[in-house]
Amino acid sequence: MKKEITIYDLAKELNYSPSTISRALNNHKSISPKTIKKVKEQAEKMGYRPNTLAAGLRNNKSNTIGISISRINRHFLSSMISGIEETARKSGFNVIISQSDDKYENEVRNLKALYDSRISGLIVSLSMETVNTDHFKPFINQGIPVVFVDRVPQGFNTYKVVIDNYSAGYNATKHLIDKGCKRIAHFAGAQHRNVYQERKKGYLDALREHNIPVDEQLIIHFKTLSFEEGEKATNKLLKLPIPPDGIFSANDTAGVSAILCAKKKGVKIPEELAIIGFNDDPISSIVEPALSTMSHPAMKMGKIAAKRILNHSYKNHDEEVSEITVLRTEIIQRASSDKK
Amino acid sequence: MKKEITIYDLAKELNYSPSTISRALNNHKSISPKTIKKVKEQAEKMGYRPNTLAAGLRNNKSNTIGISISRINRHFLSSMISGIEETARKSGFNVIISQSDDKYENEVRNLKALYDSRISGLIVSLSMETVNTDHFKPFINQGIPVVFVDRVPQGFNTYKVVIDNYSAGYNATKHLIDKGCKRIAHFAGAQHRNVYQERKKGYLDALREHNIPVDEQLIIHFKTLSFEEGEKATNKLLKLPIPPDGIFSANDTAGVSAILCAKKKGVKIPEELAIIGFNDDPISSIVEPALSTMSHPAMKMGKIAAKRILNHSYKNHDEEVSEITVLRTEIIQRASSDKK
DNA sequence: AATTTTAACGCAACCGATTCCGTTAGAAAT
DNA sequence: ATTTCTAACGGAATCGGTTGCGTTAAAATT
Repeated sequence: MKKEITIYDLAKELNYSPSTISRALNNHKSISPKTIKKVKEQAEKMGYRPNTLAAGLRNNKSNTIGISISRINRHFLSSMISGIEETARKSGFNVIISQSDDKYENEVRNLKALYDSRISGLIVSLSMETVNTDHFKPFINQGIPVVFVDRVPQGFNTYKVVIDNYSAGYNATKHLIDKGCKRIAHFAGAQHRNVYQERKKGYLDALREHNIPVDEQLIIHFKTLSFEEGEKATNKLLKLPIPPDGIFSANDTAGVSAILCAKKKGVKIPEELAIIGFNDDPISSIVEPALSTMSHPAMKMGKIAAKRILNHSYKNHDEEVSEITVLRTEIIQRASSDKK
Repeated sequence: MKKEITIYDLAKELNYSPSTISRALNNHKSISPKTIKKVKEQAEKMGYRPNTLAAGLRNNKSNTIGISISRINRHFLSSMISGIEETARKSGFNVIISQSDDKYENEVRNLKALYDSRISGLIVSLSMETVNTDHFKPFINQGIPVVFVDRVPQGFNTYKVVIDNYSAGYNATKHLIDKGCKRIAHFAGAQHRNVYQERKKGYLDALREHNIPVDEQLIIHFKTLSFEEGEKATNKLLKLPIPPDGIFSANDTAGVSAILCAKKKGVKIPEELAIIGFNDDPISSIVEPALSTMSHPAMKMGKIAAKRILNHSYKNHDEEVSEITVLRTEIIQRASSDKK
């Protein structure tokens, strides 16, 4: 338990005042280059390490980015975090994470804890349950930048980083139509979550524009888009008098389960049933036949989100900022929709 | 930007001293229950939130657990983090993460940053490259608990949470032997990493104990156990004059690539080639035939690691502690090894 | 030469909670 | 009635940087 070196120790050693040491370490312009060099060398020599807590207390911020997501161990989210962490660390920011497990009340609790930790910025992908967004207001009121990623609320004046879910849904459906599908089912997610709502809208419009009647029987509303739900839905669809010849699933997990389930029943994929998913999860390239899907630039979204925070902290602006970044997605065609 | 409420504001409001407020909020024994109640109610009423930075500065610790891992977007690691975060948050601890990308120098840099952040404890799974472990000494010297998980160093006197890799390797290999395999190959990981070294040892001993000659040609040393490496290795093995009839891969990624690669070449799995992997990654249950594997209690390991830190901080002990927790793993048999 | 400017640095008050020492009033003990 | 004890609380220093406001001496300007 050796004692820590502080700027006071450096000051005493070099016959400077603590203020000068502090400024020198921060490359303040009113300190001569010679002095800065001397101070930094001495700091290195004595093994000084800055006390971020003290600085944070004084400045009332912590150079820390808080993250609130549903679960870390989902490929999309862990990739996003990976992107956040990478760019944050380059600027000397720490990243602290919290999981809501898709529960609203957990999200509220976690945000409170993050708020208490004086995070410099917040990156959020909403829990599945969240409808009310009052718990974000304290951050806004304090001028702490909030970036919503992927699952964003409606009408909240902050940064947002998203993909064009509508177009993606439209294109995924159109892809199946182009492949000759006439009866296309949709695995829809919770409709109060923008991403699933928009994907569904894209699906519906694609059908309409190609003069394919919308059959409500073919639209299955999921709660969590899990594997188990996917199996049930697939079974239900296959039992229909006229089963579908295509499925657009709002995520890959359910899409993969559809492939496995249909195969088990002897349904030929893609000939009798073409399937396309969403997210480009690792499992989608492993399943057989491989699942066509929509790319989802998770890591890139994380990097952009982090940059918004860093930029905001750097510029130290007070005005409310509303900036929406929309990223491109592409169809990744694999065997599950490769017919004709 | 409304002003923050501090304990001084509460003190003024209630005609107490800040000391009393502080003690009341922390349930100090020398404060009467009535006062505690009054203080807490007023705190709630005025929207007081504790300033963790100030407390951290005073106590020289942050109630934060630091994590150093290779990459977040790997299923095993994100599950582990998930476990850490869950138990840490229950005790009011934050979790900050850093990724080394399996590079030694990144690990060193990240640890320095974590050290500067005054983390209360550190949880580490070593990077693939790390051999020298001097960068952990500052933590030990400062009495900051360090918990190594999964990829642990040798001979470091701290907490460790691991599985019995030797037995797991032994059992995986024995499983193939029991299934009738006579020529079993091994996809081995970097041998300076305990986990891979021990799995290989288990493999070797299993062969010896069952009087199967060890053929060095069948032991492929990987650098990162990636999909691409797996393909190469599989191709190499299949070109052998007498190809193997079993593969024990030290991870699932390489194991899955072996399945796909062998299938492409018309090799029948498991009849002609039985395969078992390691980790129980999601892809292993999706691939066809599904990959047998060894379970790896990632989330549980994370929870235990976090508990070690919490316990340590709580008890505030000074003596060095060395405590090794070894968790059980089990064979998960799937189609890739289900012959006879 | 007198005045203004500027570069380089010091002083001291913060930031908000914690904690070592008290202090005080009332209860308990003698 | 006097002393001892204890419960309940207050004072003030402390943690380590940061920063607005000086100050000083040298350089630049007139």
